[in-house]
Amino acid sequence: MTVSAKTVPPAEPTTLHQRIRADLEGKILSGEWKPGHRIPFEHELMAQYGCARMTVNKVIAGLVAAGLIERRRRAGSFVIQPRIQSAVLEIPDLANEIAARGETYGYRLLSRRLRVAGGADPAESGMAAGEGVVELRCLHLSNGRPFAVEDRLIALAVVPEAASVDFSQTAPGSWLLGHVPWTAAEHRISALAAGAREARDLDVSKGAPCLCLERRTFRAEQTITYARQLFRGDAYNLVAHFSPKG
Amino acid sequence: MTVSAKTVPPAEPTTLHQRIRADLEGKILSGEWKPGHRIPFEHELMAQYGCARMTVNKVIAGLVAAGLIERRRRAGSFVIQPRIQSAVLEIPDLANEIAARGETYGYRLLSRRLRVAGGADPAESGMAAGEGVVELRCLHLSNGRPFAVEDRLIALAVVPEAASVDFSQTAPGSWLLGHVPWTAAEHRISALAAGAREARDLDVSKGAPCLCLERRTFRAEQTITYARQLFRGDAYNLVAHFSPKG
DNA sequence: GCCGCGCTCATGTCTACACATATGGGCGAG
DNA sequence: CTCGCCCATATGTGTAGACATGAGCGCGGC
Repeated sequence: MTVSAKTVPPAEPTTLHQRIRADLEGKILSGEWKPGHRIPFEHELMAQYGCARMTVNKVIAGLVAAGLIERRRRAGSFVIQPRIQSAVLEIPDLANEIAARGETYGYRLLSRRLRVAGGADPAESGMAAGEGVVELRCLHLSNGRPFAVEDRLIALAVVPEAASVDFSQTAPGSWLLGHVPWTAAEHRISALAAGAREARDLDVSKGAPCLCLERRTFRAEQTITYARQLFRGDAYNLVAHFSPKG
Repeated sequence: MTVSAKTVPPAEPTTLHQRIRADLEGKILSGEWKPGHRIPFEHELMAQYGCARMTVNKVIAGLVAAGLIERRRRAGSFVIQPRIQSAVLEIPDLANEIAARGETYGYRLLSRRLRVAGGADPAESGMAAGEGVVELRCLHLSNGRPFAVEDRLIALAVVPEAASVDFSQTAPGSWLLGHVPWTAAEHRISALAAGAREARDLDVSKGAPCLCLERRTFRAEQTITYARQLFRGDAYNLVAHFSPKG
């Protein structure tokens, strides 16, 4: 009997609730509805799904709680700018952090190369051998004194524009934050002793303790960038606030 | 029109919603309702607050979403066991982390004192001078070798049970995670050189780089505990994964 | 004594309605 | 033409009732 095939596609015991929520969430997370987009009014969704307003309201309230949507009376409901605060560490923008401490931020590009990723790169960089990358080495200064040295790789396959950007004025972190949407990130934090070159760059003695922050940033399984930032141990702390609820 | 006087004394711009939620949350976070406690049935709350069941339902649904409550059909709604967090993301449980790396975890209590907080404590500990605390110093071992030394203060005003717990077998972090619900935390991560005592405890040479993790954990404005964990720089990394969505 | 059917009750989901509230924009008065 | 009032509108909140679902428990049959 072929009819049996048609009787039950509801392999999904999903409630109306969950279907609406999944639909909206999908539209937002897939980027179909970009930040700032006004989602349909409650009564439109209510007509579209043939349900009561309360049901739609509950769904949207959930999305607000999840931080995906912002509601403005009379105006409608809008997709919110993705907020990162959820986990341990947001992606820090060094310039902002320094400014927030009342110090003056400085930046200097030490070197910039286009090359292909290869054996010399750490495995954690996530770059496939042979992949085209921009390699940057730069220095972050606070009140004119170096406090961090950064080595960075940017995958050209994911961010081709990076090849034509001059990073002599703009720190790569700030540029990427503003130009490339990301979906996931991974931090690795460790402490190590400054090597000869790092000691020279950071103006500390060789062997001085440094905070090392390695970060990989992803967009949908692809590695966008790998950064290794080495901070003077005596000049920088990472601070993270968080709560289970937000 | 006298009727206007009767409508609402709007001294409180709080909605019924928020009042109920605040009540329940308060009972849970204050510890009045301990983990496992069955909260009143929806129809009881509905009678108690003189509102519709839907209103109570919405509140409880919110608490479920916040991870404070678990609901079981027919049985009722229960205060949930404070979640032992996904280790890397939020508050790490060292024993789990070590086990996840396939190494054997060991723990040793170095000292334990009941005393009052005082001037010698770092200001960041958040403990008020004169407040009763448990002071612990302990060692975390991986494969028999020390990799972290921990100094901890636990506020007896918030966690009186801690006075009678013998921490010689259980690490205070694990015990607290399982027994005390928390609402917020703050991490401060830095790199510093091992001092004489730390070098001895960690079996490294004096001046070796160490990763220092200071953590304050709060329950509703009160500091529950302050911990300072010093890791061997050559043996431990903090890793954090995160994404905008969770 | 043991198994299973069915009752009961608490939660899960949804509807239809009602009134409150804030605000953008239109309209009228000056 | 400009300013200010008012109203339409979209969300915010709450009510009263309905049916669905699933798990505990007792009763009755074997």
